[in-house]
Amino acid sequence: MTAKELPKIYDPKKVEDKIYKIWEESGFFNPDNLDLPENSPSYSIVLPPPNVTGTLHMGHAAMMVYQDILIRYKRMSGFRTLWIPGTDHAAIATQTKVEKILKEKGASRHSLGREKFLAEVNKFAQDSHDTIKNQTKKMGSSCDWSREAFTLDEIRNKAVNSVFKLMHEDELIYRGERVINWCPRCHSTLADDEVEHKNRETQLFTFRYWKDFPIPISTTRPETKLGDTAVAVNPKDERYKEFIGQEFLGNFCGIDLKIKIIADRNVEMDFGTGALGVTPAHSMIDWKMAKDNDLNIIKVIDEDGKIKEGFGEFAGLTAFEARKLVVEKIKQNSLLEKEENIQNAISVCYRCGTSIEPLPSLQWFIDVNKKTEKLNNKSIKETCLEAVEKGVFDREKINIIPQRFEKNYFQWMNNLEDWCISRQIWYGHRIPVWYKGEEISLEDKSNDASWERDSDTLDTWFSSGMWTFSTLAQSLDEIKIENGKLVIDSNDFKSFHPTSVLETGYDILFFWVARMIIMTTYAINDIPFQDVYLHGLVLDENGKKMSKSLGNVLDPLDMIEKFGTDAVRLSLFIGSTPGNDTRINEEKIENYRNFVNKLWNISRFVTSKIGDGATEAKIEEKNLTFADKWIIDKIKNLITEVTLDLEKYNFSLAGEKLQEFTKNDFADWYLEVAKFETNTAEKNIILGKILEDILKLWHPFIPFITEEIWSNLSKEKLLLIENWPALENWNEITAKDYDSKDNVFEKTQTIITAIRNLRAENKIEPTKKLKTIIYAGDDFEKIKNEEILIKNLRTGVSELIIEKSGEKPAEALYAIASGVEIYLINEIDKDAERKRISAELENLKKYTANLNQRLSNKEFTKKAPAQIVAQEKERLAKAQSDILEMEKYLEKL
RNA sequence: GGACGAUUAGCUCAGUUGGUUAGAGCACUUCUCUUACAAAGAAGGGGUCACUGGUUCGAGUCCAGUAUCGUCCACCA
Repeated sequence: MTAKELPKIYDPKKVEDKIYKIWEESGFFNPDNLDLPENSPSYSIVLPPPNVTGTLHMGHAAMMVYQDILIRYKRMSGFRTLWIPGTDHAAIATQTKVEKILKEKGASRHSLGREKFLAEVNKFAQDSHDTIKNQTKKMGSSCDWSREAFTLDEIRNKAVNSVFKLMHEDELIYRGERVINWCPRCHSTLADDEVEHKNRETQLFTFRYWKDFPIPISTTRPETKLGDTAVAVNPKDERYKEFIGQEFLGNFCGIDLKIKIIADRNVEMDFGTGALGVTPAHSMIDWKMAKDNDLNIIKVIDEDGKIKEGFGEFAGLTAFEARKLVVEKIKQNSLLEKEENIQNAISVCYRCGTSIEPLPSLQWFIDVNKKTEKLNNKSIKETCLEAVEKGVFDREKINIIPQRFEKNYFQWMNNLEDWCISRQIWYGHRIPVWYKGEEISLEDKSNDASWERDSDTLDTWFSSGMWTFSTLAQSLDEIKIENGKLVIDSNDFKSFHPTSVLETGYDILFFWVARMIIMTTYAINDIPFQDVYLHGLVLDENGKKMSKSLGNVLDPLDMIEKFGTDAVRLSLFIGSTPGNDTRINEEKIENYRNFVNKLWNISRFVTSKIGDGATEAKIEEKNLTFADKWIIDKIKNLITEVTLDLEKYNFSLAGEKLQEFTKNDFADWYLEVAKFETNTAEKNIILGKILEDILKLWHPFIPFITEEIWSNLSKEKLLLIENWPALENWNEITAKDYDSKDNVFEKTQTIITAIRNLRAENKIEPTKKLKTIIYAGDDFEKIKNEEILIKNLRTGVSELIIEKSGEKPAEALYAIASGVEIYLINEIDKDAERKRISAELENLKKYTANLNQRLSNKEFTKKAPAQIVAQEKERLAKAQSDILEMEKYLEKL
């Protein structure tokens, strides 16, 4: 196809779906179909599975871009490259969402029953999954759909059940009673990090349990005081020292209490009265104090957030109602000493925002401190710390990028407590434990009616923690337990585990990344991934988190519709650095759309110029012009830099360098030169080769347009599987010595000499750097008359000399490219000129003073690298001669 | 209370082991319909690199402290 047939404006809508279909049908997203030598290295990424709760947002889009860049780059570099897509059932999130929908229809999960409700959820999840899959494709993600996985499908379920069983056998999983975070709305436990803290104003009440009780206490939750069994004070507190160890009996609001005075370092003397009423059943730290001091544990509030039976008139009231009543009673009995408003951080459910209620409850836990043979007699915690610190199981340490997050990881892991893995919701992996009276079975008793299965499900992170290896099994029988160990018996597992890199947002470092390290090191005695690349969050233009309630959400699909996927991709990774948040707005995307279009037009121009078959000829080095050699040097440099940047995860830098080359070096300079220079066979080859190379280099970043242009070049192979550009391709051309030997350069020397002569005659001003000089030759008269026009030709020309001698205007460009200073002949406004020159002279003098000072410093000449010293000397000499010239010029003025 | 980050042009941000007189995009000013591209091109203005010290021949870059903003963790009875 020739350039004329191609539209001036690139239309992504006509191209993207078509191209994605071609890729998919080619089968090359699947590494099995890549034509590679036996021993090719593998490269693998698992897609952090998006929740099946709806649609993708910009954060997802960003994540897919980074991963697709890596995957496409590695695929082109000859790796056996696998990117596994999937979705996460996101237990609580999904169930909450469906319950909300049901509520609008006047139903609830309880009215439907477990089976029907799960059918509803599954239907919702399926719809959501389809949307997500479609959106992922729209982003251009080159993942292998034949290996798609779901955290709740049959295969993953088998992996989950197997690991649960193994952990139970190793006594790493236990069932126990502990105060857990209970969400009365979701009716489920929450892990510690699923609880959010929000500052709210609450009332703090100070009172005594009864009249002659010696110590007043302060609390924001008077209703829980019905279950108090102790009062804790700081052991250093002089006020209460005498009471420590004593026990008091009395009646509080109609309830008999036995209160022991205990000492605990965690009690702050300055807060309230410095004495804390200990309610072991409804507070985490109180629970710990109770364990330490062997206190009774009295449960006051039930799972519905209501006061339990046995608390007189309070029974059946909600916690809030009970609080009002208790306060009323305290006032009636004139026990209240103080009532004040304080800012208090309360715990709320990260899903629904309901205040969480700490409750003692029978739950399943993973013991993170118990040493186990499977981990070489280390605990889960120790192994996970080592994995990132120095490496485990003969693997190098896991690298977290940016590295500063390693510190966060250690801090979190060091403080890790036993992980509560059971959830009282229905949607999820049901706990594989059966009960019959006191008996417990880990064997499947589904067919035996005398056994009853645990009604709870597993924390969603239990299954997503196994994501890197559970996705590498493609059938149930590839998951086995052999000699008490989990084995994934598949070729995929052998080739692709551990995965090369985990790319995700820093916000789920603890939720997910840490959980993956926990589950993988235990289950298969290996690390899940070698590198972790953490990207920042995508924020709106004001630096706020995008959220539906704020109405500041940019929908990736809308943006794709408007500007094309490639533009959206560019806007997401250029200008953002690892671990740092990035802002995005429509204008930014529009800007990159313009760049994408530029690339389109570059290719139109090049293809029209080189025509067909031109690239077959051989390059004769002696025929190369200065510009040719210059651009070859640039592209070689570019290939090296971009490759290095990609290896170092410097996506943004790579993108910027590519943009710089494409726009400034290639389009604005070389193509402009090419317009003037004769069309040699060499020039056509170079134009063609450079176009090909930049298409390849750009492909991982903007796959659609590059593939489309590639197809217009009538290539046999898809760009998708082309070889990454290598320097060797350019080795036949050595461009290094172009500035001294080349005959074109000699010509420019002549020009310079001529200019120097003119300068000596004071016909030109000596300071202003000119952008070009045009030797018009026979066209002199014509061009002279059209000076304005020429100035604005896209040649970088703003000021110019027009001389009759010389041959081709293009020589001017050689001069510029070789860094020659060229000067302007002009009628000069002497006053203005004097002013300007004086100012410049002053600047230059400052500069030389600066240099002089540095050079006269003995320490500098002694200690600075010789190279730097020489460089500075050179600069000084040049500056000095410039000053002399300028002074002379000023005099003459 | 603990940890981490940010502070560079009007705005959004780069600046990789310390080394020219600190960069880009957008915005702004001026010019140009020009045979790849007006979704374009050319030229130009604009910065005490938050502040204070220190290390160094040399600091936007390294160290210490201060201020402001932000994020996370823990606690808040």
